Amino acid sequence: MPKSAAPLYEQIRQLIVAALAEGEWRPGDALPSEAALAERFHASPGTVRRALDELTAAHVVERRQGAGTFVATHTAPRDAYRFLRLVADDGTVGFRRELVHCRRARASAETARALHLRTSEPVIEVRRLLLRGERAVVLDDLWLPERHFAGLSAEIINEYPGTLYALFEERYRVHMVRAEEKLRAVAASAEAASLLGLQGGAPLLSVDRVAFTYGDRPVELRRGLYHTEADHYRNQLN
Amino acid sequence: MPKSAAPLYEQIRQLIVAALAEGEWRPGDALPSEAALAERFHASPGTVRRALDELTAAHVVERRQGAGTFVATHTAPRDAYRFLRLVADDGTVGFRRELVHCRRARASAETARALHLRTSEPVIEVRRLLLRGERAVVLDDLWLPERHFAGLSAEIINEYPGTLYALFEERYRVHMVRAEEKLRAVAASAEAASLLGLQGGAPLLSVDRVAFTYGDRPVELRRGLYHTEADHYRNQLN
DNA sequence: GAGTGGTCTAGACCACGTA
DNA sequence: ACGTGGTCTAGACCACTCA
Repeated sequence: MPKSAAPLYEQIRQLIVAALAEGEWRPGDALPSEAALAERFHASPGTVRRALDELTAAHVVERRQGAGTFVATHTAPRDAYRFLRLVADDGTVGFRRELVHCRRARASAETARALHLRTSEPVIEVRRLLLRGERAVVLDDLWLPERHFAGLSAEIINEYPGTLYALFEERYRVHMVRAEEKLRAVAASAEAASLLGLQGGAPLLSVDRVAFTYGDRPVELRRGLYHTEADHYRNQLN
Repeated sequence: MPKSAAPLYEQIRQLIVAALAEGEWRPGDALPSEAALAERFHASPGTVRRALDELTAAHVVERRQGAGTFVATHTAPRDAYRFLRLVADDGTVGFRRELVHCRRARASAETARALHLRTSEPVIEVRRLLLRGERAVVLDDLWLPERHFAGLSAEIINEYPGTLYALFEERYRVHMVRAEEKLRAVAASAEAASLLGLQGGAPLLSVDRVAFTYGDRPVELRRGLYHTEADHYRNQLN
């Protein structure tokens, strides 16, 4: 029917994302049924279905036959480590977490650029370790815009039982949809080596990540240093 | 209509892949029209379309509106570097290639396992460099089962103008569909350092790849060592 | 049993590429 | 002008979940 540029299913997809960005449905909630959405958007069920197909492929929503369509969440055990590609060579899974610090700071030029902030805008800086047994495997540094994560503190992080992304979702209503990573091999700095219990200069996998919430708004910059002696970063190429 | 386990569109998808594996259509060829396929598989056009949707998403086929549906190829410039995730920090693209050797060998236990061969089955071993300007950025070692790549030689590789995957496709009718990679940071061995013009112990990104052809049959094992001083490996997380 | 998503069909009309 | 894929609709029937 519409002569406009984008096909109807694409417009509907965007309208659903906009509603998610505004918080009309929260992670874990059920969306209206396909028939109800079709009525709301004045489209046929098949067209709505196509929009939901794409959102399902992008892990924005999740369908459960017989039950409904639900907003994707990082709270569910299934999706807890969706963005962590590091796996042990022997298949072991799961890490113990240890917070190093959580403090207020000002955005560096690099952070500001990545997160679309003004330079020296307030950010929250988090550093933590991921450990297996007594060995530290990952050193993560995070930068978060304070305007989205006001009040985040070491206490809050330490008290929360789930992953950081689950915490961000539950407490700050910021749901991470996708991320872009840039990987490099680097030599461990003295500081990183000491935190990871290695010798300076040891090879580390550096993973720079920018994570995006609904509408492709960048809301987290993260730099991970992975000690890949008994672990590897797995990737699928299509 | 069928009560069998898999939905009809999935069965059709598999039948199309089987036909591709048997060489009924070669990379670059046009498939029959959706209507013709519907008739062939005794299904409705919508069902065939769904099968083609999935094959399109997997980059197995490519649709061109008004023209038809074509078997995906590594020959086309668009897809030449589909599996190379390494990009220069400044956006520069493209490498010069330099063959180090191409020789017959026997599969190691590791190679045999990755490629589903018997240990010490004949394989072809290729080593090459990728360079930008005068700087070597990548050292690649490849292992290929001789039974799929009989006669591959340094001459053949050096004479062929396109990528290795395009060569494999044109000359050996082996089309790479997808790949799995495992990444690590490692210290450069003396040999690798010398080939890449670095000092021993320099941090390198090690990329182990197994590439699969139609029907998930592994046909290439590759170990790349990437010098990531002015380049990075980019990845999208969904 | 009522309601949900999953599959499959049938057909209309449009946009595009080729010649 | 023709044939191709792209969009959109309408409806039937099935499989599953949950009260």
